[in-house]
Amino acid sequence: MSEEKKSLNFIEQIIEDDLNNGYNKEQLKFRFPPEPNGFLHIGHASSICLNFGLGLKYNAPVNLRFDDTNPIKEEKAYVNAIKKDVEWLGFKWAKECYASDYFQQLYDWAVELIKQGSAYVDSQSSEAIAAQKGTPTEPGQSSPYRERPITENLELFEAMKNGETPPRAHVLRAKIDMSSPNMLMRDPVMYRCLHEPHHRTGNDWHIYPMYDWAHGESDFIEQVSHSFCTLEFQPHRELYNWFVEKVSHEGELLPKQREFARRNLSHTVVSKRKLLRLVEENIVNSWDDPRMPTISGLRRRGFTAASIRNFANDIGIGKRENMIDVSRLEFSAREDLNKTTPRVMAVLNPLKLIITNYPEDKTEQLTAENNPEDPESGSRQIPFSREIYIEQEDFREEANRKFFRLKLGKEVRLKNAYIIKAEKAIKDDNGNIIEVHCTYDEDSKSGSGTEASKRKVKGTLHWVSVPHAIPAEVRLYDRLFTVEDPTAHKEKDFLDFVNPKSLEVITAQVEPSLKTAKALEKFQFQRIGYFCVDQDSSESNLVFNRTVTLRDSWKNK
RNA sequence: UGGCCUAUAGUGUAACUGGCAACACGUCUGGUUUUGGUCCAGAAGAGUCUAGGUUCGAGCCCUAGUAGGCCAACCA
Repeated sequence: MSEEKKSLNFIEQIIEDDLNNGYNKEQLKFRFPPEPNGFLHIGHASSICLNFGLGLKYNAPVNLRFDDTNPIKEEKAYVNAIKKDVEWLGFKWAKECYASDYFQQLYDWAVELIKQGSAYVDSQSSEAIAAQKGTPTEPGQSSPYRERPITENLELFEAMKNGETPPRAHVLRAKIDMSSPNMLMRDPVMYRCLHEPHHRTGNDWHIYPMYDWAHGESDFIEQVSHSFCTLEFQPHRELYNWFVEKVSHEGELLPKQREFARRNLSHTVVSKRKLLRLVEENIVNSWDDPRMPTISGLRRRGFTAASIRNFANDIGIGKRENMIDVSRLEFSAREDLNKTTPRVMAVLNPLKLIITNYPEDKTEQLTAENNPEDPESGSRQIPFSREIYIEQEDFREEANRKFFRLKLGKEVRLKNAYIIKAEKAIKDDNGNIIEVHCTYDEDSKSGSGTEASKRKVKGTLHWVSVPHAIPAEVRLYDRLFTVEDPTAHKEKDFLDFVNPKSLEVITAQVEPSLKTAKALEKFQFQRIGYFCVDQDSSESNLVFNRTVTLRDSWKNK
């Protein structure tokens, strides 16, 4: 009954404080503002869950706004991929917006700033402007064009807009303070001239606004109340406020920018630039390669939207540097998959086992539970016969008593089937075990209720009947990098740390019920891990991706 | 010769206006189990970067250090 009183993170605290200090709940509005220059990754998932989560919590609208002010790097294809990812994560945006929707308004406001004497056209090179900018510890110097007459600025700016000036010949700069301790306040560039077509406005514009000029104004136009971004934008806040104040009037709601720490995930990189390199240099096959920490890669790998949302919510939000271990993400995957995934049997590294006292031409249908975590999931029939595959690592000629599997002279249960005893190991000329002969206890059939069926044995193995088994390609994925933070070494390139074994492809033998499994369907291969049918899969060539292994408290001992 | 931000178990977050540091993951025990999974029970693990100060009392407030991060794209 009583709502559990969960502690607020600092972002929620800010909102609560604002609500207590004059904001109306109806004024709350948020936005998620990706630049369409790459695919969304797990770091963005945190931001998405933060903003849309806030929208849900306060019943406030959340816009999806594409920050498309740089036509050189942005593409329509990315817009579509981003929309798909946000939807897949389970969120609905109030409005689909684009910074490019506001190009005309931004231009009109820029003209106003020029008229006020708050902006001027600078005709120096990029290098000259940079040189005059000073350093964090030394003040900058004024551009020789800083005092250009307003009428001249107006004329030039219009010429720039009309494409009558060469690309990059001029820029429009805000006139603020060349000696500010904040480098961003030293007359920042508002517009640059680019004769490049834009994915939405085509060739309409020859000047494009810079991030600082476009972002806050877009928030203001949409009447976003809280604009959340990552920590590196903190110094931009002063500029953000300066621009918004310039175009707003007394009594209007001004958006406020607040910053949170980006989430870093261990054993991977969370930067669009670096992910792009992985794709371009063919370290991975695509943006949605299951090894990529992109939303699309995680989806293909078999992560559920719920597991990603839970992960984002559980790790929370903060302001300090952080490195979250991938094992935390893997936990979220197992937690969700355990409850929702049907169990099946698949043998990754097959070893043939022959039950010598089982009739040669006999096949039985045995009953197997689909998911012990979900009573509603029912059961299915699986074929059993004289020859079955078991996992190579499940048999040893000799082993200590900690080995709860099959060894010569000892018994073990075949899941959903019979208790067997290993009698003999058949080897090839090199001494490799190629076949195991064993006998079964006919009275021990699972679920038969006999005394023999209730006997306790050391272990239970999964298996697949040889004549009924279906071969399947299984892609075993591992972490993409061998170290926690591949970017931590200044002397080395992060690609030096790529894990050469991040992908291993094998042919497994799986139970026949999997024959019709469709792309994105998820299963637990019992005793092994969670697997997801890849988009490359077909009935004649099944392909599974390993999402994550089962937790294994034995392996490390 | 600067400005801004941050500092709590191995990791990530908590601790409402100051009241003997909590939760999750991980680790370790034990139990249940036809998955060495799940589930259940329990344990270890920080005295909150350091030094001062205010206070009856400070992780929370103040001061000074220290450490880390960010800031000099016509990128976002």
